[in-house]
Amino acid sequence: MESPDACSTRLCLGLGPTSTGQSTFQRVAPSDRDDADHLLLPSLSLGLFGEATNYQSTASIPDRATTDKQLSLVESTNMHLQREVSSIFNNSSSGTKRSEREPESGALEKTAMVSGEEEEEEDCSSSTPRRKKLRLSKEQVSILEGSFKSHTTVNPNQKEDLARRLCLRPRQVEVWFQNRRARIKSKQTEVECETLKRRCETLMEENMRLQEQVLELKLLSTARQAAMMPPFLVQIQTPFIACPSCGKSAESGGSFPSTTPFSVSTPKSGRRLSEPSTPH
DNA sequence: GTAGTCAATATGGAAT
DNA sequence: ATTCCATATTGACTAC
Repeated sequence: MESPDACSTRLCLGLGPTSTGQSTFQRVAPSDRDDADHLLLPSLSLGLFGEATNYQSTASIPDRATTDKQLSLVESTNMHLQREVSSIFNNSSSGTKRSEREPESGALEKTAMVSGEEEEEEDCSSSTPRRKKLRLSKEQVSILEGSFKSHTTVNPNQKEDLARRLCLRPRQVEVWFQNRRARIKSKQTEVECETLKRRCETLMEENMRLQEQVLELKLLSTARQAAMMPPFLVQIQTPFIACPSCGKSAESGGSFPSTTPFSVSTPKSGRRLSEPSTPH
């Protein structure tokens, strides 16, 4: 907030840590990693995001450079090979165990290489096999996305099932879902942050405007008191507000709005200052 | 060269 | 103790 008086009109937007005290910002860019920790989510929750925003923003998978016919041909061949490899693996593995997380052999890392990559020969002579970039095929991603839309987490059965269908390891399915949830959260946070920023700006403007109004009114009030006004107007402390038709009084500062047709008159004289347009 | 993306890995906390 | 999940980070890759 720019001015310490900014809250005098009770239009304040608090920006601070979340109730959990945990920063929910994801890193935006690698260069921002070190700075991200002190960024805190504004404490105002607007609840603008429904399920619909969850998936669509990130649902489009970046297109591979040239998705030509060759690619699909290679992919189908690749899928066939993957099935073989996967079936061998599945036969030797027993479900989702902790041991799954251990680094896999280089051969299995190649399960879903895109065209070109899969033709690269693994350097077997190298004692430290470098991690190869694995890309899930369009078909695999599509199926995973479809599954994700119906449930954002997978139980062991679903995981096994998907792994079988996609010729992946269950661990890969699990990781995909984890990363997918992280991506959604990151996107959501980004959108949320933008919305809050805009809301904050709007409230700041409104706050400033109201402060100006308050100032104007104060000046006006001071000017009136300073001026030599007729005693019956100057001495009004608690205006006596009367219904023009029946003459009954109403509480000053009461329930009717400032645009009320009631007139304000002095308690002593009871004289109307203006004629009402409509009685109540 | 570099920023961005994404699969994979590491780690810690919660739940069982 | 084990499993699951969130989160941070790494490393390969792509697009510009």
